[in-house]
Amino acid sequence: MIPLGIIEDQAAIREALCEYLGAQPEFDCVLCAASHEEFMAGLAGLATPPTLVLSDIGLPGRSGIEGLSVLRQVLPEAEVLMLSVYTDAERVFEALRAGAVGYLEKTTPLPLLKEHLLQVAAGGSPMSPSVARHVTRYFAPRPVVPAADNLTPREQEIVRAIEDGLSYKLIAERLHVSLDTVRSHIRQVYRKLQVNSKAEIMARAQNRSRLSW
Amino acid sequence: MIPLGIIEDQAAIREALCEYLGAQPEFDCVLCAASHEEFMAGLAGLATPPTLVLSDIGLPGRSGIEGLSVLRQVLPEAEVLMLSVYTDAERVFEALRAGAVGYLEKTTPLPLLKEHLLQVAAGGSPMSPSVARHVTRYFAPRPVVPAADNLTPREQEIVRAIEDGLSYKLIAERLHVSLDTVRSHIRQVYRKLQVNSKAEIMARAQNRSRLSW
DNA sequence: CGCCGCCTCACATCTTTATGCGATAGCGCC
DNA sequence: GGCGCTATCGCATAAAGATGTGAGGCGGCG
Repeated sequence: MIPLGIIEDQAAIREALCEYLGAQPEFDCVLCAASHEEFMAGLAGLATPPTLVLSDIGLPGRSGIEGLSVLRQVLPEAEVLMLSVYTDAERVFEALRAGAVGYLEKTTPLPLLKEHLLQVAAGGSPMSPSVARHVTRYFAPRPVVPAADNLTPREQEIVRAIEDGLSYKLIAERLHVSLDTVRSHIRQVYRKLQVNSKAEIMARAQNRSRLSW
Repeated sequence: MIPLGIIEDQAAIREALCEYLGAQPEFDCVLCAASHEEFMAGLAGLATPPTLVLSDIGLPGRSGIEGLSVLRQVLPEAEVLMLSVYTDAERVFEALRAGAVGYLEKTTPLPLLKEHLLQVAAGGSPMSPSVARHVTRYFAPRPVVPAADNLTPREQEIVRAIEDGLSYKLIAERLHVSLDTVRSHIRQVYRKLQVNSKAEIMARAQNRSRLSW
């Protein structure tokens, strides 16, 4: 029986979740809270802390995402599934970066939600399709970003790989080309961007991200 | 009615897919091929090219992933859903980078597969939970215990300098110490942070800033 | 005092990056 | 068809970075 925690501010929804999931033989609903603060406080008195947490995102006080970071330090072994009415890319990525293992729309019917929770316990990462779309777009080759300096598509891929911290060898593997080809592209990129080391490229990314993200 | 393409080498499976999906009122199965080469060839004679493609990954000849890149150049507006028995991270990410909008296990039952295809058409990105787990791990903050920086003050200065994109030589100048001293500190930092290149340090900084800024 | 952590420096060696000079092939364009 | 741009790959050299081994000085602490 999986010890389950629930964080949801709307009483009606919280109780519905708690009641339905708690009634399932697979789950033991050990802690239901209306906010992260309440949840953290409640953790103290528990014999068996939850290993699976279902959390809303739009919460009063500490948001679900901020709370998630904190929660993962206190309960590193717990897996957190986010639930939200919002499916904008911003929130999805923030949740994933904060360590959520899944992200579902709030409209998910209860029996399906139960299925998803079980999938999490089984090592899965359920995501609503519309949420997952943000993710696929993130990985997809940039659909001709016009603003990006005057780098060719290939050169942009190279830059992204550098920003990911990869070595030439790994970049070559990722792009399925030879080491010399990678060198060649990088030389070109350095000329265009007026830099002369991977480090400068990465420092650039650093500054950009502070401005835009 | 959505024009659908299918690429699958195993005849039995291909026919099952073709038959089942073709019989659905939502789809018009316009092209079924056993390989990407065959598929590309077949495209030429079509009045309405598919806008939705279901493709296997383990194909003879050009693999599903290589083929995907090519396909997306010929049919940029088509969305491709990958189907595979393999769910290793390597393949999943390659598929996503090549532009797949979704990735399903081959064991997905036909009616569910149909649902997933409709979700793609509706702008979703269905992923099997075990596939999605790779994705969430990709975004998640470095493994739960990334050695809580027990860096000495001097080591932290070194890290900051690295994050600024400086070379060893410049770091040595900034801190008024010898090159070898810088090396020495960096070696120590690498041990403590479990990394082994400047690039990884910088990628770390990158992730941190996304969370906090 | 002796041990330990921190900072410093040195030398050696191997790998990775940076950079120059080519070369071939495909594609769009006039 | 020639021209420019892109992408690919090769070779070579020099600089920078990664990694091992070792070692002296300094300050705190049991």
